[in-house]
Amino acid sequence: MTDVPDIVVSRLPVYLRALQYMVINGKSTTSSQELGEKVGISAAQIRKDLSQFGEFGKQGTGYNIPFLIDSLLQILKVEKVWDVVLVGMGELGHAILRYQGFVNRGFNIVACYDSDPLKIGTKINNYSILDVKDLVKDAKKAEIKMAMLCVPASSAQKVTDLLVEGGVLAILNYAPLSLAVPTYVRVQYIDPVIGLQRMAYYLNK
Amino acid sequence: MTDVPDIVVSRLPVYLRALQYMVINGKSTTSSQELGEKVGISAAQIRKDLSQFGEFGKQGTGYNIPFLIDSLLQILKVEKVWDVVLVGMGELGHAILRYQGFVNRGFNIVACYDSDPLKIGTKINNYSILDVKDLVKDAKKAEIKMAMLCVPASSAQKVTDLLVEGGVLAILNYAPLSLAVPTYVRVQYIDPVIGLQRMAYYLNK
DNA sequence: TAGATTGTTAATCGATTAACAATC
DNA sequence: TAGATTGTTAATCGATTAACAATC
Repeated sequence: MTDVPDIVVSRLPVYLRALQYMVINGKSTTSSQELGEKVGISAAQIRKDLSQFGEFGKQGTGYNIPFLIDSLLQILKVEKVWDVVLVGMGELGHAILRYQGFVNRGFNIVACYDSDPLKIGTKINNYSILDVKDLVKDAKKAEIKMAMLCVPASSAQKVTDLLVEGGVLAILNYAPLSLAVPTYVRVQYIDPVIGLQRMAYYLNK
Repeated sequence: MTDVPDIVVSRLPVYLRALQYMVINGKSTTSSQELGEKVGISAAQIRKDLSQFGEFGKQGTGYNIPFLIDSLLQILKVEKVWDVVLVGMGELGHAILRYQGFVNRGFNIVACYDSDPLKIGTKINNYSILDVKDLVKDAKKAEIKMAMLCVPASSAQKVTDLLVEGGVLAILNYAPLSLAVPTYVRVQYIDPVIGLQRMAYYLNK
């Protein structure tokens, strides 16, 4: 289990999501072949990926889905729920807060922040919008490790620096720019336009 | 220009975004070194990527930013605006419709659809919510090539099939599951939980 | 037992990096 | 001219695939 490539790690949540979907549909067993077809990845790749972490299947019969799900939850460390803070309560921040499809997948928003005095103190969905000035202090105190960043591009780096100062180690960044962080901090980027532009390349004008 | 690897294509929008940000900050020239630091990619990689499409720099002085931006817009085919349809007007669909940071990056939402009779016909931001029953017909007629999919997981595959039938070739999928599409159709996935789970792997419990 | 499917090894394939001549 | 930086080549590195013995 020494130093699994990140590209392998990046596929595990996709496997997990497909397996959980299978359970909902009443399946209890699958094969690397079948799972591969669902997620668009080769069967050999799936077996190779899983083999990084142990042996989860049986020759001849494949994988017990609940067992594999449980194993993946453990590997990804999402068998319990992580506390996450949300920074930036614009249109997008609001939508994320109201969405709440996170908890049963391992994450719970515990607080939300903004810098706008008109927003601070107002309530959304049982959350009081807090002052970003308290972010560092609060994050340290509650030992928050994860954050979602929904502020405008113009203040994203500044807020990122605060998150890092507060001890946050993983940032889901919705602001449309690349962030500078220390090597020990992870960032995942969500910019729908990047995806659209990437696909536009393949279209004919 | 024969068959550029998709991994190269996937980085171009990131370069573009960083370059456009530089322009806003009044810069007119950059180097592969400087751009690389901004986006967290090696200088050699950037030069190699760009070399797939031509020569855009000058030895000794680097790249003229407006020229490189223009070149990337052409390469990615986003120098004009693509019409996009939005399907699924729940919480998320609403937020996307209200957001509208798409147009100046190459995309414009031209219509939105839902299947809920209570929603069909209502207005949001000058958009009338249309009946998903008309999706195939409308998409064909308007020659829509791109769609954003914000329906629940349970109906995502069904709606995807409609999009494909309507001639859509690129789908930005917000539903938390893998979609089955013909090989000539592209899908980009946006599931924040996948990003969070991927980062959770590296955290200590 | 026969068929199915795993986990793993070796081979192949592709992507990244280092280095440098060319040249602005 | 000297310094800087490109575009490109070759070397390195890493990821994917094919194949198969093991075994349920």
